[in-house]
Amino acid sequence: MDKLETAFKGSILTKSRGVTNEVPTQVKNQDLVTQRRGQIIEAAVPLFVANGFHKTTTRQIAKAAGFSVGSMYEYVNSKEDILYLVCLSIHDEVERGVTSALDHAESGLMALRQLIREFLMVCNRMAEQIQLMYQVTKSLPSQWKRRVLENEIGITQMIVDALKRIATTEKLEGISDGEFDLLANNITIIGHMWTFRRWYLSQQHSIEEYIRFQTEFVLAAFPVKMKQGKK
Amino acid sequence: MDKLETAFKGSILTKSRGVTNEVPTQVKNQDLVTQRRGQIIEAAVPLFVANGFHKTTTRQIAKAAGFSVGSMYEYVNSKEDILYLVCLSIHDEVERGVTSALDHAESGLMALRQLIREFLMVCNRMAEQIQLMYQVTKSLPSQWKRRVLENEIGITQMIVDALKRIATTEKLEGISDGEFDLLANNITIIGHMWTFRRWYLSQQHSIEEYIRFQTEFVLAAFPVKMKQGKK
DNA sequence: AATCTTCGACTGAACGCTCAGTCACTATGT
DNA sequence: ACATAGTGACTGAGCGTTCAGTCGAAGATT
Repeated sequence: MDKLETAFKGSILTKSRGVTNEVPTQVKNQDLVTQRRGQIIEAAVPLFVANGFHKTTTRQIAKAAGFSVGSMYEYVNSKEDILYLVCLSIHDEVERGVTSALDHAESGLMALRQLIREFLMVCNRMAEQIQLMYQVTKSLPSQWKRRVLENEIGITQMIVDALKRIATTEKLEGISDGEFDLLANNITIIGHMWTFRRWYLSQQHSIEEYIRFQTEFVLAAFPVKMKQGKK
Repeated sequence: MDKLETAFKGSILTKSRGVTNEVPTQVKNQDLVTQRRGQIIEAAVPLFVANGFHKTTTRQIAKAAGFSVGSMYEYVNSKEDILYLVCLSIHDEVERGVTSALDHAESGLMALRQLIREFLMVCNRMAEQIQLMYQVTKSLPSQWKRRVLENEIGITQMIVDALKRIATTEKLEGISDGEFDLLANNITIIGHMWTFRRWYLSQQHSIEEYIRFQTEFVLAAFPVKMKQGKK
């Protein structure tokens, strides 16, 4: 019989946390695959964060996940599979954070402020994982590398859409698609910068100060760009 | 962190060309050490860029450098030593680029435009190496990791100094040290972003468009009329 | 000049070890 | 009885690192 646990976890975990037809498995029971892959990911992330992908051994992961090497390889075909699952999972969590940030959207420029704040808070919370993604992407098999990079762009695209929505409600015209795109990219990497340089930046600035400064920084450019019209 | 230290950088500069007392060697002849380490670095960089640090073998490096493994280990105590030398070398090249950019400085806001342009051009030229640094820093022994991270901040500090100089010649007051710092950090990572996302960004924007947009973006935050210099 | 000695850069086969991945076997549940 | 899930000792390739030995050049000795 299905354990309660299995059903419970299975409902929480999205496809990226476990079942992907891209990553085939020996085990038939899909719920079990989902659950075990969830365990693998949960075990692997902190190990990768602490020791990096290459210095982490499959045994460490298996042990931390609570089963044997052999068993782990029933759910995964290679160590790189694990890396890919981890990347999907991190992306997923970031995306969820951004989505929920966009959900409390107010309107107008206040929404922009809020967007920036919440995005930076997500980055602050996920700092280690975001750094991991930067270090690790190159080690992925190339078809998956591509997908992970595109996922990354996907998040920026969510910001683009939000910006466009804000611009229309604010009746701001004359911003080209390209400008929206670059603006969203800037916001994204302002978040990522905090994850890379927090060790240094936080000596002088709290996350709150950082948010305040960067909000003004972005807002200074936002209306200005439109009044200027085309470059 | 001091301006003194920035001026002092010259000594590190020569060290990173090969000879560092931090990295001891078996070989007596210092000139030879410098030369051979240069060869090692030149051989290692493209390999690291193409395959990553962990997937590159010491044999590959030795072969590409033109001598045997054993000989290489006369000039270096471990594979991580090589990584450290590579990091110093890359930092050095970036710093040289930035320095020369600051040398043709004009004055006023035009100088700021030029600073941004030249820095972004340096990033564009050094894209692969900059990416490598991001991926690799974590793999360094911790005392060297620290030093490499501080070097990175050092470059941002050069931009801070330049900004301050510009602000004083422009009689711009009321900008706090913290704001200069964050502004310089933003410029830095705007450059780094191009290295990470060039594969995507360059589909829509040439480097020139990117520079133009980012220049306006940064200048918008510099609280005065900069519109006259629009190029 | 001819021979011997010392020196130090250079070599690459060999060593010891790690670790991803396998497989013959056991346990469990239906 | 059968299918499915789980185990962990085992394998072998690949790695960083070492070290006994080579070689040519530069003194030193005859």
